[in-house]
Amino acid sequence: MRQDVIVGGPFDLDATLESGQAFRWERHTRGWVGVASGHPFLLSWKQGVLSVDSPSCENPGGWARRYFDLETDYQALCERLRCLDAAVSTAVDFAPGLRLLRQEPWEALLAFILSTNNNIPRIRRLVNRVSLRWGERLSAAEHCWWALPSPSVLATATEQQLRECGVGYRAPFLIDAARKVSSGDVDLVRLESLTTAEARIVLQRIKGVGRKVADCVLLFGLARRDAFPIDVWIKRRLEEHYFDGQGTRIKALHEFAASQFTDDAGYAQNYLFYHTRTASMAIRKKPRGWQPR
DNA sequence: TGCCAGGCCTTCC
DNA sequence: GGAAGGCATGGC
Repeated sequence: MRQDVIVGGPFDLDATLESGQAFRWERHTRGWVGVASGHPFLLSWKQGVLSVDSPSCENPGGWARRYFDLETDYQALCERLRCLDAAVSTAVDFAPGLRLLRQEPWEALLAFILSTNNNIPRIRRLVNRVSLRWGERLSAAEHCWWALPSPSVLATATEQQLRECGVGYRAPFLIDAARKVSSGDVDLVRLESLTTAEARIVLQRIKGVGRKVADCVLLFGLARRDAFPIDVWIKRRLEEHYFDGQGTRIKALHEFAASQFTDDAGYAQNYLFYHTRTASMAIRKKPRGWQPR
């Protein structure tokens, strides 16, 4: 089924899907293809209309409104963020249509366990390999897609099998997450009813889930917009703009973010991360001999 | 060839 | 409590 969704406010499909929030989207001649919430999708964007096509999702428009955070007034959000300070204002102006995705909690948990000490292209490959080996095959006209494996299925994987997929030392972390989630020891549905701080503590009981991974799950999988994941890029950006150089403790950075960005912290983080990383990569890709004017 | 990547865990002090 | 070192792997 295909549905068109009229999007109000800034919307940047490319930036959103390549921003490192989700790892199962690929560019396609007609837009983007990928798997989310157990369904394959073809997405295209033209003149304020998001076209959402899926062979299995019964309400692709409704799915898109939730997934792409379309109920949030990004015009007002961007204006609020621009008033905060120069760094956030610059990041917002760089890609105002960058959306904060709302993924399934399990997808965010699995992907961000794989993200530790890793890079985005490789995270994407690893999520796909794990899906290919343990996920359910989905029917789609032009592509073969595999859903993310359920926690109960992934719980049957051995450490050796996961290592064969290239996940390295993260193999036992994935198994622990799958076992705890499938047994109900960590109830991802119940996390919805907890405060952000309480949910963070529960998530950090999973091996391989520290403060940063937990915050990513909270922000991208549970829509906790007060969560503020601090990775190497964000740490660098905060230190260079708000603090006096390197060596600032993570705890101090979290306290600063909470007081500076309050309930919009997650949005601010998303803009800051995308701007900092994209700008840095662009500089890296300059040809040899390139000099700034 | 060495550094780095959306960090975390263990050990040691 | 905080610092240091190790960890799998592959792109650049």
